[in-house]
Amino acid sequence: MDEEIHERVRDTIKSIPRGRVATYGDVADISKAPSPRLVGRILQEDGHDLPWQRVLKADGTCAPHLRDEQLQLLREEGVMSLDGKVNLREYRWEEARKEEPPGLF
DNA sequence: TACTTGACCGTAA
DNA sequence: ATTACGGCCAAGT
Repeated sequence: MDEEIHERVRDTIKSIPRGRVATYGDVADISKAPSPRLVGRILQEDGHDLPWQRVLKADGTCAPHLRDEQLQLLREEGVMSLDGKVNLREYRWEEARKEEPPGLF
């Protein structure tokens, strides 16, 4: 059922290491969720006990209503942001990186 | 049943 | 930088 997706998404987010971040798309991809939007919705409903601050949008920004608190939490674990944006090339979770489509280059 | 909304993504102008 | 559009999937109205 989609309950399984729900748990896989939570599980994936729980496994993001401290000091690293992943995008909604990464989490959706790794947890085999059908779309990134579902990840956002699961976080809204069941994300209170997860390291939700490590999940960012694809361009390295946060959801608008969380921006300040999220950036502060990230800063406490060593993730620096510039003008409200995190440099994904520096902080993106390695497990998420390998989900990128092969055959480039 | 149909339409709207959301912690989204990618592309285009 | 911003807006707009299509795609995505589940929940709310």
